Amino acid sequence: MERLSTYLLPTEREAPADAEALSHQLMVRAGLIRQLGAGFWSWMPAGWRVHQRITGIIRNEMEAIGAQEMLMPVLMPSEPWHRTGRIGIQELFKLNDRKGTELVLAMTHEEAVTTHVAQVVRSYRDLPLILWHLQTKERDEPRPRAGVLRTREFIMKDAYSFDRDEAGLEESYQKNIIAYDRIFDRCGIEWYRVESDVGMMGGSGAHEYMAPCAAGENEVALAPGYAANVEVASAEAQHVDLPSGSAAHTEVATPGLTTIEEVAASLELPQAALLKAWPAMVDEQLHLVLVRGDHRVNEIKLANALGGVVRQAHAEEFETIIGPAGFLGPVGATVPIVLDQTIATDRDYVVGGNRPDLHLRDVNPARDFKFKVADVRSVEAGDLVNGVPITIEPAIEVGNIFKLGTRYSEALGATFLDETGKQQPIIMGSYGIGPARIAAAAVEQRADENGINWPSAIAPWDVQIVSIGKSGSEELAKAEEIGAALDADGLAVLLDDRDASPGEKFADADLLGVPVRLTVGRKGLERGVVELKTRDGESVDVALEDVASSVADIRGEQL
RNA sequence: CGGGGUGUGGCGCAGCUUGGUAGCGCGCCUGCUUUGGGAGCAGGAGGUCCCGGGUUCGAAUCCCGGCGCCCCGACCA
Repeated sequence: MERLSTYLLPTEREAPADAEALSHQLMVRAGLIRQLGAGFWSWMPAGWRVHQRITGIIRNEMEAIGAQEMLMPVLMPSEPWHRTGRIGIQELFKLNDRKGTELVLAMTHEEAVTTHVAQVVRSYRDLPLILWHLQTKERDEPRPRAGVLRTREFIMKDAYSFDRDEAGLEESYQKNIIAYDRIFDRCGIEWYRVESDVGMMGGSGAHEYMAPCAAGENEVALAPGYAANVEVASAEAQHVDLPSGSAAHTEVATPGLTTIEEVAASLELPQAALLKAWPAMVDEQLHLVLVRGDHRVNEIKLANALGGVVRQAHAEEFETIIGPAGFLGPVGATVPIVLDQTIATDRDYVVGGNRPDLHLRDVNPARDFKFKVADVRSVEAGDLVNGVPITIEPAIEVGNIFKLGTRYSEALGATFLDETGKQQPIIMGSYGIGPARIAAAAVEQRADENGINWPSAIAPWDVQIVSIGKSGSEELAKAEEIGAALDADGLAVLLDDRDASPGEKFADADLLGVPVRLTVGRKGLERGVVELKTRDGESVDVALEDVASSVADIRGEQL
């Protein structure tokens, strides 16, 4: 049992003026975290209790799937990072020791764990393996933000699977899905497992675990039975009626009209009747990407569709080859054209004329230019999946799982001998969870105007006892007695034994968000009762002899 | 990396325009009173006004340079 009179819980009435996100404000106000610099946060004693409970759940579930916990250093030689090519990552902290040897601060531990596996795994008999640890990660983030949501140093649970073939990887992947689903359920947050981008890692599949909330940095497209990061989401576009059957396209003067909005307004057409031309460099090769006027190009989907590195082309790279910015179009363009699959190739559209102040109307893709079709647009709220409109919500990424393949094992020589004596690269997967983000997500999702409302499993304490009465009073003695009894029952108990006013104690209790509150005061004791209140419910009087069983009942409902 | 903002006791802020030796609320300490939703009275402690340079008799305030922090966007293996 902890006593607030001697516990370091620095609560504040007002949030730091520059704190924007709700979780940032409340976690600071409740005395859980304190800032040391941009992206550097300390966990105060009560906050660390939350973190510890989250990592306890993680450990429990990782053990349940047979994963083996270990510990690898943060500071490590740079050599394996050169071998995997990740030494060039901007976010990687690099430094030199006194001899001038280059070292790095690990941002994840693929290089470290794969180096070990390369040394000690020789045979197919040594596989499969799932290794994991809880360790600090260092990342030179360009913009840390929102308290512990995006920091330059944080603790991550990272696991790595090692298998002999794709079927083994699939099995390891499924095991981790089982563990992850249970971890996020037990932590009491709302979450989705969504399809995500495999990106430059080139793996064969990836999912992210997303906790929806206002402070989220990611966007998730949702429909019944469907959840995907908007980076990769695919959906049926909202229908628009478009003309067809023109004999040929015609020129239309559009002086000074360089945006879709301006051209559509001027011609009194919906934006969807225009084609937006987006000049792209794909592996430094100029392309022209066309999406419907009311849509946006999705660079990640474009890169995935074309299999190259994508960036928007600069004006000087396309102006002499295609036409002036604001009037780009496909007709007469001599570069490869990518047509978003939403565009009806047999309909007539308005496009840029590739000359200043000129657009073309009644342009029919099938008739007027050559193209390749691909799904390269970002989905919009209201698009359809299985006939149902999608919504798009902000969310925090609290975990990710990734089929890595052989990228690291090949670079670092992690191989095994199969039954025929043939050397094969190990097939890897990686699996991450940010405990701090789980805590922040729980705050974001469940807080009310009075403060935090922790899910039972990750609350800093199970029960907070508020004693109305100063030191030496009968009320405090009784509160101590009740606290000791609950403590003996295995509950984590916080006793507010401070010589403060009742109002202040209640306000601090609401702010801290412990799920069950017991109030021990003279009024109640005269009737032989204490008040039991859940953080988000009404209070009830409980006879002194029934306190333990009542608390147990409520915790049974909460868990 | 672009854009915007901000830096004054622990927290929130005023003072800066028009230079004159720093103030308010909360918190903190002591005493007395008070105890079921952020108590009252009295007394008190605590500030290199982010840093460096300049102007001036005199700088929190004006000028120059730097740094920190926050927000939006880009980025986020």
